[in-house]
Amino acid sequence: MTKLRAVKGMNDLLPEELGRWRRLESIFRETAERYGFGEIRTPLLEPTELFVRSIGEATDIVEKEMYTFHDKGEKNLTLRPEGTASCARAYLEHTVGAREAITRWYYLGPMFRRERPTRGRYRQFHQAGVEVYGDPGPFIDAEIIDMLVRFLSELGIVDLRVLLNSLGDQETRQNYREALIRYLEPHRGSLSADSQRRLETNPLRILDSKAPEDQAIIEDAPSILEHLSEEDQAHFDGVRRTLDRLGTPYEIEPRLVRGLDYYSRTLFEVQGRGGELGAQNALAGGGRYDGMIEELGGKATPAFGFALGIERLLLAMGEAEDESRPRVMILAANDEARVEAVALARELRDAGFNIETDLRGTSLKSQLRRADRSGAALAFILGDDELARGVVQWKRLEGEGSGESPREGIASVVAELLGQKVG
RNA sequence: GUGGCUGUAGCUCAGUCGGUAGAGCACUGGAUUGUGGCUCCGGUUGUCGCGGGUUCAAGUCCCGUCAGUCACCCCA
Repeated sequence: MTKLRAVKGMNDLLPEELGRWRRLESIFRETAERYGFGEIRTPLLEPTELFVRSIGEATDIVEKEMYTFHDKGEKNLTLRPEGTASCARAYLEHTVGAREAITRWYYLGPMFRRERPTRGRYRQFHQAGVEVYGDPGPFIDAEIIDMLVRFLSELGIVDLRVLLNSLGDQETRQNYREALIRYLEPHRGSLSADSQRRLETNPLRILDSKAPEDQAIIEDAPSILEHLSEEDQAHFDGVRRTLDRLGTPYEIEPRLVRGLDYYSRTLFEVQGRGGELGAQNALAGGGRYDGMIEELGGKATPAFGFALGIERLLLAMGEAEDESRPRVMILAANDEARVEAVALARELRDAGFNIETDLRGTSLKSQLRRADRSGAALAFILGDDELARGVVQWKRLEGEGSGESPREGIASVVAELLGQKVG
């Protein structure tokens, strides 16, 4: 209908839906802060190089999903496709590691990936996440995974699976990679086209493939868990022991790989099972990336974190009703009364109440109908009669009840009326 | 990037065999000279996504295109 539309995959969020967003965001902030995290905000735009080096050249994100452009022909910039790289960059840029042994950051905001949009997946989407620097684990890994699960349950999302795996350290992964290639090479011809390509670029990703022709081959592939070094194994056991002690349920999934290159050792994903989610059931994912800071030019610093998709959480939450806060709608019968309505509204707002007016000049019937549907608790009515007698007429909009009160000191009447409703 | 489905009023949708467009909701006026929810009566709202073709005639048939949506891939 209209020619000017929002860009594909990028959505406006109207006040009706933002109630749920704000509730989710504030619970996330509260949870993160209870766990000792401080908020960080980084730019939406970063040098392209940052993502190429941290996320990995052969990943889907870097290969085909980034919004990249030249800034006046000079710098090559990219809209951030995820949050971890920017945090790592900021951690280095402000030499945070030199000032404190352990750093706990959380973030919240829009990310951008140029994919074909579908249910639960958009080109501008929103993530919340946390990063911990300076703790090699394994106990912190479990603490943070547990924090995520508790946050989700506070939102009412309890129908979920926590998938857990270990990718080992660099050396383990190199050994496993070779073993995997040795195993896959004879089957090369039977693999899907994508997987054949990944055999060269990123063989571990083949484990993640959902192509039917790959399934039987993957089924019998060697498991990375059998290639863990002694240290890797001790780390993995530490994570599991702590989760067991906390009673946080998880499932070992040796084929969990995920599409980012930077992970080492602990890797996990939380999947929702609600029907609203469609095929996009990955609610959150994360793990350990001990090599990233060094890769970006810092000194070796252990790191752990996760990110969750806000749109998907909202889908998994279903339609929770918005708690409508008590409000008063002020109506007026004529222009003279409308002048007074504005003055009355300001007075009550100054007293701390949420007030809305209806000053259009339609019939009182129409104004009342709108007040009723607005979810307001009270309607105040001003007309010639009320003005002459120095009173305000009030009506309860939920249930019965009406009356009038002196215009003087009306604020305490509002408090009483709303208080009665709540109490 | 690939495939399916859908584009008609602000929203949800109907529109027969091709004959120049409708319902419900919403909004609004009235029944009730200034009083909500229920009911009744009236009123406003259209680039039928866009472009082309066939036809005396296209919302309807054909082609193209754009958009939305779902799924694949992958991820949050």
